[in-house]
Amino acid sequence: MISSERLSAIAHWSLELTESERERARRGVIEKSFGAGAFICHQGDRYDSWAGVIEGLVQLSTFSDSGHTVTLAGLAPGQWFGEGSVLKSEKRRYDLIALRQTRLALMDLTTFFWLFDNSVGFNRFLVRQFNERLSQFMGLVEHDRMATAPARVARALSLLFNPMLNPRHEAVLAITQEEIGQLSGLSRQVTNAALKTLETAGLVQAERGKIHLRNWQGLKDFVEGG
DNA sequence: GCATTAACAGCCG
DNA sequence: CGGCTGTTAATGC
Repeated sequence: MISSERLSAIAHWSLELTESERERARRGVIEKSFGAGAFICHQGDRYDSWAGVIEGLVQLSTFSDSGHTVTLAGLAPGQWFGEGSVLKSEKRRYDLIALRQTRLALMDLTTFFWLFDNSVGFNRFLVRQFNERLSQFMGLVEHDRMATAPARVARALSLLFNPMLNPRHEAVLAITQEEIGQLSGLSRQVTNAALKTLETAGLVQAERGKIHLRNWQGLKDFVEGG
């Protein structure tokens, strides 16, 4: 279990809960760390908790029929995930990998389902989350095939910065070009060149190990525009 | 062509 | 020093 203050700091959705709901939630959450490169869970595992990223970076990926990995999303601090598999109580459909030293908050299923059954605020959050995910994945299929390198980098970054999923969003994200490449499915060299393009367009600003967001809407538009 | 790996120098914490 | 970045050269689909 964690403190009420801690919950507020790492789970923006908790602010929508009533006092008693928040109390219930904090008692069902623990924290756990993962080393760089560690599998948080493999495709096919049964999952026993809902999770949020406290610090670090998580890659959500799967294997294409041709055998190489396809990254579906990157998860930055403040983002919560796994509600789909939890609600359907099915096996995980994706691999979750810690791209670097990562700390997660884990909520047990009893607590999750109690909130699901009792909290209006929690359900509002879940609906928004599903809505957002839906639009993300709808655009993904054709995008991965045809998109240019800068567009793919723009997509990875826009998801990480996504203020709907991550209202704690800060204008700066701690991520290396190597990691952006892993999330975009590109080499570091190409990622570097793509970032230059996005910088020139005034959408982001690269710094050593950091990306500053300058124009989030512009970043999203860049994804669509190819 | 465009992306990938390999290699290397420069930089910064 | 070690990790990140910017660039170039050689190679592959």
